[in-house]
Formats: sequence, C-alpha cells, structure tokens
Amino acid sequence: MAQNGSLQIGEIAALADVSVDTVRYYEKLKLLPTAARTNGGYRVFSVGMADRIRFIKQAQEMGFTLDEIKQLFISGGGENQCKNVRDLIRVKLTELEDKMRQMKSFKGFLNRHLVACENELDAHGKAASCPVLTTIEISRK
Amino acid sequence: MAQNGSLQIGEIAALADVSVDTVRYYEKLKLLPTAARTNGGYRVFSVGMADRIRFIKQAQEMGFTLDEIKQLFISGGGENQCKNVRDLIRVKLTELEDKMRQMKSFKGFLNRHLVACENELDAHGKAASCPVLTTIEISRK
DNA sequence: CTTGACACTGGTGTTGGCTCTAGGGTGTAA
DNA sequence: TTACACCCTAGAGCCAACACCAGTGTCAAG
Repeated sequence: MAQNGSLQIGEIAALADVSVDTVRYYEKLKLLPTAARTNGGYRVFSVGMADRIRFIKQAQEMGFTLDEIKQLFISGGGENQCKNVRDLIRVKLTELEDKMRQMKSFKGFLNRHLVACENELDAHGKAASCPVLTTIEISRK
Repeated sequence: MAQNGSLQIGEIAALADVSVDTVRYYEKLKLLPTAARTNGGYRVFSVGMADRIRFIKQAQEMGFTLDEIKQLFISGGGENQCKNVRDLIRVKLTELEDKMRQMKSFKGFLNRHLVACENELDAHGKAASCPVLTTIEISRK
C-alpha cells in the first residue's frame, strides 16, 4: 500500500507467513530492529524484513530457540563481533551435525521396526501381534 | 537397594538420566505402565523401564511430542494394532526425512557464512565487520 | 463523514513439558 | 529414637512461543 516499498505489519506478516502478533512479539524480543512509525503510529517495514523473519522461522525449525537466534544477531558487537559470530556458527554447526547423526540412527531404528511390522502383517494379517510394541518394553507390566 | 533387580524411583531416574518428577509425570500420562508399589507405597520399577524412558527421550529429541510417542505405544490396540503402528511409523519416517533434508540445506547455509566470516577475519583481523550480520538484514535499521 | 479494514497497546490465556512446594510418610543406620 | 535420605500426593508455578481480547485509533473509499 505505502509507496517506497515500505510495508505495514499485516503485509510483512503475510509475506513472511507469520501472524502480526508474531511480528510484534519478535520486535519486543529484539529479534527485529525497532520499526519506524508513520504519523499515525503504524509500524513500517522494509521488504527485506520478511527475509529476516523467514530466517528466524527456519532456524527455529532446525531446533534453535529464539534466544539462540538472537545471540546470532547480537553476539557481543564491537571489536570481536565477527569472531563471536564465527564461534557461534561453529557451535551450531556441530550441534546440527550431531542431531543429524542421531536422526539417521533413529531412522534406521524405525525402519527396522517397520520391516518387522510388515512381515508380521504378511504372515498374520489384521490380527498380527505388533513386534514393535513388545520390543520397546511395553509388555513388562 | 531392593533385591530382585527392582529399583525405586530415584534409581531408575538416575539410570535414565531424568528427574523423579519426570518419571512420575510419564506414569501419569500413561507413557509408562502404572508401577507396582511396596507396602510402604513406594513405586518399584524393573531395570528395563530405564530403556523405555530413554526411548521416550530420544524420540522426543527427534521431534516427536509425548502424545505422539504415546500413540506409538497404544495405537488403538485390538485387531488393527500392528497396522496402526506401521502407519504411524511410516508417517514419522517421512517427517524425519523431510527434516533431515531441511537441516542439510540449512547446514550449507551456515557453512557458507562461516567461510565468509573466516575470509573477513583473515583479511581484517579482530575489527572485521561481520558479513553474516549484514547479509541477514541486521543492518537495515 | 461514515463505514470497514486494518493498526495500536496492555493484558490475559494456552499448550507442552516439566519443576517446585507443602505437608506428610518410610526406612535404615548410629 | 533420632537423624537423615528418600519416597508420597495434590496442586501451583514456570518457560517458550505465541494467540486472543478489549478498547481505541488510523485512514482510504464511497
């Protein structure tokens, strides 16, 4: 609506696929810079802010908390800013790699159970007794 | 303490690396079978329960909610029990694969920034202006 | 100059997954 | 027989990350 490529909160929220509440919340948490205002008191955003919000969302999906993401943005400032960011990214990368390894092995675990499940179903149909449940100690009352 | 290889709540909690509150909480949510009691009213657990608790914790780390994990344990019962578990595992597997793909691309993203960071540091030392922060729109006040 | 869509603030509510507290009982060891 | 570590229950509290609400203001269109 506004010229200059500047958007109001509803528009940026739609672009970034979040709610307006979320945008205000992120501003309050300093995940976004304090937005400028119109005379009427409406926040105005540059289009690029949508990218930043999407970045936040993606990082979140990767298991980062909002606080950690904020650290990534702030990370001390000053002389060693770049170094701090680098260190943070390194830590996050190893965490990510760790988690991926874990997921891989858990995937294997689920896969093995899936196969067992299907064999049992082939052999006994609907009434098959589930081999997954018994494996995970369900039966030890 | 107790013979028979049966443990009390503090012992099983330590084994599974969770708090006693967590164990009681899981029992309340039916993630664990209702524990037997001593005359004095103390819960008693078999050693194997620690495995089950650890399974729950791991599934949780993989992004499953406690409720979903419960579904895995219960999943209807009766005739189609095995089929239900199978279907659930299938859904979870595709979710897991999805997430792993996402993580891989996010890892690449972080890696690229890490490289940029290190180049900048090589070139300008401590005072390097961080290329990550500017990229993610931090500078657009 | 009113209507309707959108925006504002401050506050409360929600969900998941614990965590803590109060007030009490159990059990073994000195 | 007292000390101490552990256990019990019911319920309140807590944190993250929003969602929702009331009461009010803004503003472009007709």
